[in-house]
Amino acid sequence: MSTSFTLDATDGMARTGVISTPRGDIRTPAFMPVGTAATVKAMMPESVRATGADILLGNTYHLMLRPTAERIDRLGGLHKFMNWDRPILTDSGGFQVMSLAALRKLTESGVTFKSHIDGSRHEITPERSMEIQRLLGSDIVMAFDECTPYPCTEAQALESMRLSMRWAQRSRDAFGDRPGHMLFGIQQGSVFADQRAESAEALKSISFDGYAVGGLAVGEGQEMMLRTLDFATDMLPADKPRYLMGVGKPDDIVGAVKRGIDMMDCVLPSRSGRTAQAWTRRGQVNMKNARHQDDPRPLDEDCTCPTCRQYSRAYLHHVFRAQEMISGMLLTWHNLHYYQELMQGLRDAIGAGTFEAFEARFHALRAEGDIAPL
RNA sequence: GCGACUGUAGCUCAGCGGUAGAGCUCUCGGUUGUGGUCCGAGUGGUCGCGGGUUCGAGCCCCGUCAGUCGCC
Repeated sequence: MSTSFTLDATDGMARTGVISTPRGDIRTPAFMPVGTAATVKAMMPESVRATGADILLGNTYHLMLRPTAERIDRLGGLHKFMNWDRPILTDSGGFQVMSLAALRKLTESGVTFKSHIDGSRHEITPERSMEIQRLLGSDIVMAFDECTPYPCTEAQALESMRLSMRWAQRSRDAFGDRPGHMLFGIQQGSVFADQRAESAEALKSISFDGYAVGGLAVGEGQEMMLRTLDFATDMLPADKPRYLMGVGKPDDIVGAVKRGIDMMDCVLPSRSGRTAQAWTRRGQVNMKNARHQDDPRPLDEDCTCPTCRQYSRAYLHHVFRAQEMISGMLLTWHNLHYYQELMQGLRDAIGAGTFEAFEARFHALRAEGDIAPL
């Protein structure tokens, strides 16, 4: 069985379609909840599915260190291990090495580093990253890259991008021919148009099953990110999925989809769910704020998630203050539900050719802000 | 009844001659290819009470009240 990407409709630059895989379809634009350590924190897999997620993201870096890719392979692969039988996309490990590990050393060959867990030494090369992601059983494998930091000079960005392109070729070579599995290349080049173009050309000449925009949402701010997407997205092949890595807030997502992005992932809804930050159609709400302590109303009266149907703001406030585990469970569920509802709204609007109206409503409701205190 | 020790922010404590600090709490803000994290800002004290010494006292002296422990 093989994979395919079909575009069903476009509206301006925005697109909607389906990525078909042996493990099921992925409706695009898609938001992928992040399940770093073989779990979407605070959520049961069936609950993640119930929010509307078609695909999860898992992390090479974390899983190679614990419990190790070889152990997951012996136990039947990541899907069986974590009880998620739908598609999984795995990050290549490059970003986490740079953001989490100590004593990193980057060479032409790859990256050596010390584990943030026990200090043990490890190396990831493009070849090793492909092997790990194969052992995990990943459906969508990401090429090994270096996420260029921001800010950086043009010269640094260029050097970093070209290294990632050489690694992209090695990733392609090491990945081989694996029917039913996809390999995505990652465009770099920071915020520089000429570098983004050179990177896109390099990736296209190698040929991938999908193309990611990397190196954004790393501190440049939303305006700069969207300005970069204005030119970067269109450089990537129109007939393949385009994945914006690590994004983002709801308004980032709307802005990215508007510019032709098909897939995104972000820790925000799940991490926020554990830190009392709620995301709703009306914006961001901090459930720890004292104004909720006597409020019997749901977080969002129009939301159909189990949290909003069954629990009050006062209860959410209380369990966060008391640091009860159910706090993260309830709010993560709501946040993921909201994100998936947003994606469905985007897909429907693009399909109906009403993206602009959807976007206007989206911003108008957020501008109103959260419901007034009691 | 006697002795020792202790009384400083809501809590736990530091400061021991130059007109008060920390952590937590509390009130908020932040978190974008995840370490249930971390970062940032703010509110908050007649230093148990009353005298005294000193230019100046949480800090030294006297008294007093309260608590803890020990002894009778």
